[in-house]
Amino acid sequence: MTTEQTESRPVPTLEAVAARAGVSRATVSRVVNGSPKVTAEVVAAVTRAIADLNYVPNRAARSLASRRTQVIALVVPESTAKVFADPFFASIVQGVALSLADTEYTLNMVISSETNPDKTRRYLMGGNVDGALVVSHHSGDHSYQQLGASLPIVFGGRPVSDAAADSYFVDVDNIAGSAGAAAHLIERGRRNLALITGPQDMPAGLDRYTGWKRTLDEHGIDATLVEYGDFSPRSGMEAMRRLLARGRPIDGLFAGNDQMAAGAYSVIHEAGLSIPGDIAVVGFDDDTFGLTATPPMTTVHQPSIGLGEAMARVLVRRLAGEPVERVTLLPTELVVRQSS
Amino acid sequence: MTTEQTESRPVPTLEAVAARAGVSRATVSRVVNGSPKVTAEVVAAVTRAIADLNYVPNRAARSLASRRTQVIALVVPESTAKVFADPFFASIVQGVALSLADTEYTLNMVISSETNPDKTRRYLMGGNVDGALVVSHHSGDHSYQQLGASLPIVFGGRPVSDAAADSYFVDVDNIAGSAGAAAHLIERGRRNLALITGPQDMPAGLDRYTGWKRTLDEHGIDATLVEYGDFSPRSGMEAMRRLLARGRPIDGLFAGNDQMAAGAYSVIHEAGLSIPGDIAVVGFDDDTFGLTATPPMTTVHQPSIGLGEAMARVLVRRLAGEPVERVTLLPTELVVRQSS
DNA sequence: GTGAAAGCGCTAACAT
DNA sequence: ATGTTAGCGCTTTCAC
Repeated sequence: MTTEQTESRPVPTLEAVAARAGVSRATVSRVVNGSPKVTAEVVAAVTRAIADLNYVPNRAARSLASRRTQVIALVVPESTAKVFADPFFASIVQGVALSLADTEYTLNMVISSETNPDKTRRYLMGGNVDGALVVSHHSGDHSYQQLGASLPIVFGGRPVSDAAADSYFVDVDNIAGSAGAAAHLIERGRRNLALITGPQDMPAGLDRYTGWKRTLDEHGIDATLVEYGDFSPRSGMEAMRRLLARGRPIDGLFAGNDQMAAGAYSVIHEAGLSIPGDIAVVGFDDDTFGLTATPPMTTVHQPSIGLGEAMARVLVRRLAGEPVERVTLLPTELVVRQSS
Repeated sequence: MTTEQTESRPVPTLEAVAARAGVSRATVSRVVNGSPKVTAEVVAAVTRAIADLNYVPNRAARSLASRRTQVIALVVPESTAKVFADPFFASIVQGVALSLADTEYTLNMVISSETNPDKTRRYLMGGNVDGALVVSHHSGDHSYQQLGASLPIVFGGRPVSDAAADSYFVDVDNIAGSAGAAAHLIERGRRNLALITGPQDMPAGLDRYTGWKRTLDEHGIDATLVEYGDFSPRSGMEAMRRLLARGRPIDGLFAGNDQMAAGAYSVIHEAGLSIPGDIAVVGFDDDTFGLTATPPMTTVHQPSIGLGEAMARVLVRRLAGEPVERVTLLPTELVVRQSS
């Protein structure tokens, strides 16, 4: 029943370093924290002592005394965690983690259960973290919005409502991205264009529809061949079936993400149609679904790792007191492969 | 330059709760920690005070006083982080996070850079975490092995060398899984079997080869049609090309993971061969690559989320001082779809 | 530039 | 069953 005792080499304290270096604890603290007003000699002595003793500062003590935790929370709604398989999300985590690895901050992954959101809220508000990163996947759920008043928060994905205009967020420029996809299909000579878009209560779904619609309108092309999915491959299959069932000619398809496009692929193939011969297909995300599809998918690349990196960067700068823009929009890029 | 000041409602301390409830701080501490020896009335009073004040314990102070951090580190080698796109790994993180969400432990994601592994080592040894979870993807890199002597660690994936026999680890039963895949192809009447396996310096690659070889030998089937990949789709493509180039008949293929199998798919199709008509294909992992492939892939399902959960569970139990088996092998399951 | 001293908010003996 | 009393290891005024 006893907790494992595994301490081999006792962890030295700042006091031990001070003794060894022949200075006070205050001085060691200054050296550790890179204070400028310490003699070079003393710095050297302390540094040596630290190395000799293999000293590592105790975070808890440091945090307690300085009232800073050096911890950044990455909040992931449980529902998002459940679809963690989405490469887009995994990349964000990766970007955040890599970006934070270069800082003094530690990354705390928090799964906020939908059934008990207060647990997370309390944790965040309990002075346990210096700031938080909130990702809600393709949704713009800013239910943690209110916390923004008492804790620096940076959101991944723009908020659904504009009421949240005072929040900080990083997002991909979805409108420009889908507009580019539409323009590409048009350039390819396709005129009977169909769209499988995501839920219209999610910014990503909404914005990608907007960019598409806008571009088709500009070219005087009909934009009513639209079906909705939920970003999953299965929903893409179903949407494609509905699209074909309408009986109208289709020679170009844009899907709100690669997963849905991949789903559409199988239905198109089942129907005996070819890609891009009969239907040119463009996806969005540039994830592994598009890359491994047959034929390789033309898609709108979004910097998902960059998104995570940007979120972390923005938060760290906020925490450093530097001025930061509230909105950071990352550019997309059309990756032309063989499906269009 | 000043750090953001965002405190709205000052965070109450234990002392404030004690005052409000009319008891000592020690009693409040007991209630907070669920000590059994406190009168029901007092518990009620303190609980009320806590609710009224919206009190949240300060982790740093608690940790400093109790010498426990309530933090578990999830260590991810940078190289693994870079291939975060691998759904297998993302699932492990998910499993760990979900599993830990039900405990008092906090999850700390640590990216250990290969260039500066000491930073991670120091962090782990600095008394900043109560235990660590180390995943090295399909590799059995136990370079943190030594730390196991001074910090409770649970590894994901079995160690490469048996020298690490005293470490705790959780793994998938790769041998049984690949043996099942081989048996399945044989049952399907296939006799000209080929294998695309992973690197033989990684346990996952090694064990999956072992199970395959063993089964083929038992059936007196030639097991020399083997090529190696690195678990990436691209390497699967290349391996498949080499396999076909040998000019020997192939009617059954087993790949070390779905990603390589997906790569093989495209080469098989390019060659004008059909799946499973000409070549029956079985993958391993049961990730989205296999699910979205055309035709849907028969594959060996491995409980990747379960792996993460098991790792967390084993560590938490170790930390609780409960006896735990050093080796936890999770069963796999053959998922028969349309590629075989 | 450096040291002394006073906590940061909590837990854990020890008393009672 | 509850209160008293020391710290946990560090930062941070404030003197010197």
